Amino acid sequence: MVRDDLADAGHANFETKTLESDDEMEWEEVDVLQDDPKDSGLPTQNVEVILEQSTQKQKKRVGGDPVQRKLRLEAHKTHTVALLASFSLRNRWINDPLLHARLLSLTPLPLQMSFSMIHKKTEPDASRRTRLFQTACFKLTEWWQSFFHVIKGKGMRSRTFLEVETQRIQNEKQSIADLKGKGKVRTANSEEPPWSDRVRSAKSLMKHALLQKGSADTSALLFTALCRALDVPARLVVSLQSVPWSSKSETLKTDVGASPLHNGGTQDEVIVRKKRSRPRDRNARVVLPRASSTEPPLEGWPPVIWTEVFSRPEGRWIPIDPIRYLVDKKKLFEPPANCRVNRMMYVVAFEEDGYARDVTLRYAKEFAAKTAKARALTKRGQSEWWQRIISMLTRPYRLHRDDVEDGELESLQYIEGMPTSINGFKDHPIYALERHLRRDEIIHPMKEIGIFRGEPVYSRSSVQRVRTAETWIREGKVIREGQQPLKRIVKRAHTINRKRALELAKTESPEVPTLGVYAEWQTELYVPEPVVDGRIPKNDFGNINLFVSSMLPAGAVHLPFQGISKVAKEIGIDFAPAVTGFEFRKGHANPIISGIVVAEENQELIVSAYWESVQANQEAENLKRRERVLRRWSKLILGLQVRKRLQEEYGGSENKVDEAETPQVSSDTEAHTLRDASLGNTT
DNA sequence: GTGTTTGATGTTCCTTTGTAGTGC
DNA sequence: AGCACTACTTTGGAACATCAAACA
Repeated sequence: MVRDDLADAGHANFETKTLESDDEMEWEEVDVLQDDPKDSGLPTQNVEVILEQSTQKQKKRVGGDPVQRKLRLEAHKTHTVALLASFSLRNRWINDPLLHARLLSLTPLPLQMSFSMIHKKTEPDASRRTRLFQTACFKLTEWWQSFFHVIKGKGMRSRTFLEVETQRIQNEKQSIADLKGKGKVRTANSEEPPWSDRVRSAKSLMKHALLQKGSADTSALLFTALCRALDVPARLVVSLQSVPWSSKSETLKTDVGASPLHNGGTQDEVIVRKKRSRPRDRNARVVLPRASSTEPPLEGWPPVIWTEVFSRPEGRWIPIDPIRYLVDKKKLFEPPANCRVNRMMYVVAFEEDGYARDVTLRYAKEFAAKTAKARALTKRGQSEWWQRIISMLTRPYRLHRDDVEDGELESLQYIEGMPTSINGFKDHPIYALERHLRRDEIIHPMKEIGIFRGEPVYSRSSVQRVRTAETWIREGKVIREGQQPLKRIVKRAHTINRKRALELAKTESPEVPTLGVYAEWQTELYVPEPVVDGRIPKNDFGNINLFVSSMLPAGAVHLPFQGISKVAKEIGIDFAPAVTGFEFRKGHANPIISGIVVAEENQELIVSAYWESVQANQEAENLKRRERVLRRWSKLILGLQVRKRLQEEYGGSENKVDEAETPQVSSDTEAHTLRDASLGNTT
């Protein structure tokens, strides 16, 4: 699955590249044509191209560009997966025994002792053990602060899509320049980025441990390794700094075609020329607010990587940030919402055994209202994509502590409280507002659980999907007797016939026809009429509806074999073609018929007859093929005989030409014939 | 500055049982 | 004759999502 995703992502990347280059080429073409239309002598076709381009340009100027949006989303996903892989690897590195040994050798013995001391045998009181453990954590953290020198201004940080793009194009240019200039030497480009330590293996980590300095990220990696070395279960917790996909979070602005003076006027902004070679981007400018992009993560701010240690006496995970001297302060790990260098979207905890868990809920204060919305969304606000990704790293079996943690995280959702904005209620897992209800949703029961700006707030669990009776039967359900529709919706027509009927109705009465819709609890399972005397109940079309398996009548069986209806007809037993769905083509709904439904007692009879007919068909087919093959063979042999005779009678001394001459039967046909013959022989 | 509304545009979902003509 | 296959009459249209700009 991972490979799939990566492949997808790679594909997307490739696509965009080709798209881009296509764009470029087309643009160049336009320019040439505009400059000198008569030159090439190509008439109307090119004019069309120009028109196409101009409309595209207009589309791009107004609103979001769908290609761009898809690209962003793909980039976000790919980046997230790549980050996960990267940290999965780092999580393995920090298990290195040699690294553990090195770290232990550098750790003062009393500190080591303070952890190993805590044991049920030596200290039977759980609350005392808890306190001892906390104290040990504090001590270790304190020591780490003096031991490890954190180099300021280094470390992973979030960058927006545009920043990355700009960087990428710059790099490309640089590498091209390098190639042109010095040939193979590419020192400038292959240098590590200024914001990160170069950590390539457990060995580099060891080096940093010995030097006792490095970025905040390296510090976190080493601290986690140390905890593991001390036999304290420790997780490497990472807040993945994926490229944001939403252009809303892109605090940068691109003004295509805006006047430079207009943008340049404000003093607080640094104007960066977008590095693009395309002519249309000549006026494109990127406006970067000064405070953000150039500055590294600020001192005293939440880290991107930190450690969670497992407190055995309490049975829970405790976050530790040694740089800020924080133990068990989970509320202080979320960066402010407007922070551009550190965005909390996915917080993943990697455990010693290599598995990982999503622990975002523990740290994000407004998870449902805000954090979850920054993630890659798929359908109906559900980020199932992420579920799929994280499930690949999830431990296949569950530990007791997993259950405990899930309970904790779930309860956190409820503690989160109401969103602070109207938008926060949209797709919120716990709360709902009436204004955000979809066409096919209702609130039942209408129990207010709060008020937000004068609007009643309801529980998400009381939001129910409603459907028409017609739609419910597709699920094999019917409306219970005496149930009244909860809501009425405007009728819509989707096939030509229905549309005509609707038009007709409109001319007769001016009022809009509506349909009643019902909730699931108003329905019951549809029980079809049973089979009586081998007779299958049929609908007006002579079929039987079998949208779900529960719609099969008692005493009947479904035989989903192609062409079986013919056999049933020949035998003369009662049957009904099974309609399992509909297919929409050319404004018509066509039933999808898969096999037939017959009475149970006829099953054996018809199935054996069916197999017989299938076999008979196969035999007939084989016979036909055999005949065909034999015909071809006789034709070939006859041809050869004729040829031989002709050569004997008239060929004379020209016999030598034979070899050069191609035979009358082409080699292609021959091959076919031979293959057919062999097939014919085997059957 | 934040959050909301509004308008424009793109995307997705919902839909839910033909017929005449041709060729084998 | 009877069956299978195909083209044509077209299939949107509203809800929803997203974005930028205006506004409170």
